[in-house]
Amino acid sequence: MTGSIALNLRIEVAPLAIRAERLEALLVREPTGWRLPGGLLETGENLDAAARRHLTEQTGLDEAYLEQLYTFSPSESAAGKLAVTVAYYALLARDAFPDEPAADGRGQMVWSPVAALPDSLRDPVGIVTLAHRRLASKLAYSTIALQLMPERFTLTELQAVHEIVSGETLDKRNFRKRILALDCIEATGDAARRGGHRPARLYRAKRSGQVDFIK
Amino acid sequence: MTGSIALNLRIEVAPLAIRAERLEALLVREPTGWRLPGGLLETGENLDAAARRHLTEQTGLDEAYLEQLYTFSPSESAAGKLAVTVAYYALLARDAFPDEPAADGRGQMVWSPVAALPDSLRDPVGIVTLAHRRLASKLAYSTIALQLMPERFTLTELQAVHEIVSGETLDKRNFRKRILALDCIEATGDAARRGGHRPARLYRAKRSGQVDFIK
DNA sequence: TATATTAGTGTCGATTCTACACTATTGCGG
DNA sequence: CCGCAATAGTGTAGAATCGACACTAATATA
Repeated sequence: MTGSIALNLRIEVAPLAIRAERLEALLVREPTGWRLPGGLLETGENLDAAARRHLTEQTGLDEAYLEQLYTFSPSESAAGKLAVTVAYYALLARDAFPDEPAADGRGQMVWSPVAALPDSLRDPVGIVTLAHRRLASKLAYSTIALQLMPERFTLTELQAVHEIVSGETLDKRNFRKRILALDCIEATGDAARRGGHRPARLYRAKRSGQVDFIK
Repeated sequence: MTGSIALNLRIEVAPLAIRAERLEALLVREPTGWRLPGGLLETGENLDAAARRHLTEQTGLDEAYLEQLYTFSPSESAAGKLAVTVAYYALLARDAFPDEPAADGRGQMVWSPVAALPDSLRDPVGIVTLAHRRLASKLAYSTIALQLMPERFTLTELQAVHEIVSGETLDKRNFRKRILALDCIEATGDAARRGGHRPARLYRAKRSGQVDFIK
């Protein structure tokens, strides 16, 4: 009933964030190109913890929302060895990562738009694409978009995140009605004065860090 | 970046079916009680194939709808070894399994209502409970319930399956309107005459074996 | 032939969704 | 300081969908 075999159990994490009006993934350099952060499971470590550890060690990012995506076992496993990959995705709030990834002792990193990944990661059934799809579908029935927002944000910014992830433009009034009815955000009281126009009211998540299901 | 470690990678499958107006799971005997069908991954084998193989070998059931559920790594892993379990669930059509599991050379088996599992499997975050939840939520946005139906079935039977899985009673007319509007089933032309009452029209899935997403 | 039992069918009000346009407030430049 | 450019913020009405609800139809059996 029990036993053990030579196994290559990798964990890979697709770290996603909104940058420059696009959904982007953070990649780390490997000798032959770019890859997602990840690595092996350590003895006694649990999968969620390992995903978080690899993400933090390789990118310096902490404070991400992490969720398991799927477990892959490509048929082309190395001879005599099993290759199994447990995939996660991480959502980074806009104020949880620097504008440009600083390679402070760590390997080189790059943000890549998910719509234009390097060849090695461009795959219609790959982790990043799957993560994007999962995220887009969760927009409809959860408050997951808040995980991509900074601590304080405007409704226009939140709408932009929804539009970027879903790829569809939304009506401003309908969006506001719908979001406010969810009772998941609250006005902070002050406003963002950015640019030569009327300031926008700033909101914050009511239950920050928590993803609620809707309806 | 690559390597391998002593690892206990199990696959477990929760085989689910509607029996006696309940959702039940098929369990196999182990020395200390009951467990879900499952076992280890073989070299060169892919996870889906392994799940199907263990299910077939241990229960004799083929022709199930299989879907990966989640990958678990309990913190209480045996000392020095990692315990990782990839969980699947299997949906058995009503005509794809015998009324009582025949232990033809195989170990003993039992169908257990998911609401009354043996202690060893009763777990609010366990595989069977999770599979039940996944199935119930998929009722709302897919045609997955058809995987639990025999080849030909009545609308009343299909409604009963929805009610059993979701735990909610449904309005007969609204249910029929909704299902027929999905264009996922078609009348076979003949009727089921069972008992002293008006016979029911028999339907079949239009795209049998395939689970469509709704809307 | 009467009875019991399940199959099968439509409407209406309530709710939700969707499309749609103008006023408000600021910064900046002339 | 005044006008302009730019974004914020707000309500309504028609369409579509949802949900409640009750009777007739067809068969087996006694």
